[in-house]
Amino acid sequence: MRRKLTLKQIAKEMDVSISTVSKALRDSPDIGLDTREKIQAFAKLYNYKPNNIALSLKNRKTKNIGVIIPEIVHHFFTTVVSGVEKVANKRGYNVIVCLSNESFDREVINMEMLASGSIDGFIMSLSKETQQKKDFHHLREAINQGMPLVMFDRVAEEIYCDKVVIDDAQGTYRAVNHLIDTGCKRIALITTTDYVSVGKLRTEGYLNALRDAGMEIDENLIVKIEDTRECDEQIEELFESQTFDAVFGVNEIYAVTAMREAQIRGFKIPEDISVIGFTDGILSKNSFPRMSTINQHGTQMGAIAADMLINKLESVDEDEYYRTEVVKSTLTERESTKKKS
Amino acid sequence: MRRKLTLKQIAKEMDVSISTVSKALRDSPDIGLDTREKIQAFAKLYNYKPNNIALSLKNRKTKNIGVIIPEIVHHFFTTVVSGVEKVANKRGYNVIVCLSNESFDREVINMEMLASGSIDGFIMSLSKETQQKKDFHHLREAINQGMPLVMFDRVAEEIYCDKVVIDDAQGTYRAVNHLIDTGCKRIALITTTDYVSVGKLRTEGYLNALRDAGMEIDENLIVKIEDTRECDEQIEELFESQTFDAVFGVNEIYAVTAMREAQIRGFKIPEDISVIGFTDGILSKNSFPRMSTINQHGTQMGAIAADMLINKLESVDEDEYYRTEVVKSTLTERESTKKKS
DNA sequence: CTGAAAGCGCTTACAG
DNA sequence: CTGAAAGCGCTTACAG
Repeated sequence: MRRKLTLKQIAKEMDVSISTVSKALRDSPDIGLDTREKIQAFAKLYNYKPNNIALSLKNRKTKNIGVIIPEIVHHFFTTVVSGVEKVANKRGYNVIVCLSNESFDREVINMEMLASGSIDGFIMSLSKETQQKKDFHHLREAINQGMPLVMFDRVAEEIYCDKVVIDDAQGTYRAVNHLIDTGCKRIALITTTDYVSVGKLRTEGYLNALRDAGMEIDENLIVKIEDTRECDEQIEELFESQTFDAVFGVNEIYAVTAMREAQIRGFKIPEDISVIGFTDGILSKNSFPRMSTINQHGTQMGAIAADMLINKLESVDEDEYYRTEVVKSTLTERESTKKKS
Repeated sequence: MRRKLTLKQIAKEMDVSISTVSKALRDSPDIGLDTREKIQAFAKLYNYKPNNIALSLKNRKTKNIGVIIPEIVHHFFTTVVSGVEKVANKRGYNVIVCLSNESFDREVINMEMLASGSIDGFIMSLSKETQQKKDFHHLREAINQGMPLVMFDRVAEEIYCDKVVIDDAQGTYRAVNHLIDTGCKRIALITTTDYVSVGKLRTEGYLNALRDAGMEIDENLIVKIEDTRECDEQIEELFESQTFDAVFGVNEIYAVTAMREAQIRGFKIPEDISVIGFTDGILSKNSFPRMSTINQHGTQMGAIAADMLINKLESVDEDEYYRTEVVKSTLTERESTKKKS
């Protein structure tokens, strides 16, 4: 096992000073052409790679960006990470992914860990618990330390920073409208509790769509799920106690679960019951029938977030000007919705 | 924006030397109790956190581990990462995730980037392209530099390092046997091309199961998919040209696609056609009917990989002894298979 | 054209 | 009990 080659070793080997080697490798005109070439050849031969850690310490920047997401086993977040990766890599940055597992404490710990020198800036989406507690001191601290932060999807209004979100309310509005246009009369909503920011917005979109269409709002058709692990029972109960001809699910799992529950009870989709879910992921594409969805464009959100962050990192002037970019969702019609005849 | 606090600043503030501050903060008995307490109080008050980068440079270890996976938008890899995260965090390590996007070049670039000081060791699964090319120089290089490496799932026999795999052939064998026990006579196989190591092993398991049961092997029932994006057409063609009463899919997507194709053609599952998939992910749990699968225990694989790596990192003696841990897959029976009457 | 020195933020063996 | 010095691997302003 040979240790990694350092400038010092090269210097010794070639009998010059460390500074000369350093400059030669950066192709500085300071150094005579022939020494430069000799050193470069040597470095290449022995596959010299500068030590990132030393560079980070010297330059006070790491070229790493930290991403904190609530869960990685969740298709949407995964698409966002892949968008971040793509542009980060292209612009010469590495991505460090940490998971909060929906826990406030883990979120704080991860942020502190990363903030202690490992990264140049954050991209993150809040954990459920953080949204519930409304305790954002760790975000403030990061910002105060001069660490740029961009939030996506689950954001906090209270924090001033760049953000990228989707038109949750409007997207839902359009989807519910699509159901109405298609002839549905009683539209059930399966959503999250209100403290999840996006759940709340989507619920609003649903309510507005019904109101604008002059349809009555039946609270019995709205089920708010606290814990996804219990969504099966709550959805079963909805089917047990109510009748309706359409379901809007605030995420894939809810929508697909509703679809299965309907099929178990012998309903035909979309003839008897139409279904739309928010977030276009693998479940929607691979369900039977394939499910109509609101496409959340996670990769694009990630790409935008990364660009925003890197732009801020590389901008010279320190403007305290924050943007929030809203990505437009789109409706993908597949087989779970159809004009009722 | 206040800059991060450093030892130097504390030293100046408190009118002592940097070394004294350093030692006081590590609670060294070298330093007088009262100075120690005073310094600690000050550090706490101003929320001092040592700079990770400086520590890394000094200690020649980063407490970061690098994970390279082919794709993040893939449930199995995602579960592995979450397993790695869990034990890494518990043992005081951070996780840097990079994606190869199934590309050899990206894999090499990412490895070189990470190997230049950012991490202490690798956990990785090979990209398809790498498996095809059989070019593993970048792995050798990492190992030669003294960078421990543990491979999982898509591993290379040619490389000597710790590995964690699943009993691909045996797991498939058991699953196909389950289909046979259950009364299936003609079992189709949807698999990948042979250069994908796990695909090949699973195909072997299938062949062995049929042979051991004295059943004839019909090449027409075996479809090898090169590119997942084209799996729809190839599976459609299988249904078009052949008759069979069971399908084994080498991954979730293939199995679930087969299931949908069957349902479109009016087959009942499992009455007319039984289906099993390898890898127990969200698709299987949320399909209709819920799909029987071979559970690949990704989280556990990730946890084992992380433990192996960290053990190696923290062991004093440099034994050149490599283990390959094989995780036992388990069959989860759900609704897509049933004893034929 | 080349090199010695200072410094990024930390630790630790060694003097005093 | 406290501090000056050397060093981790690099860069860069400054002498010569």
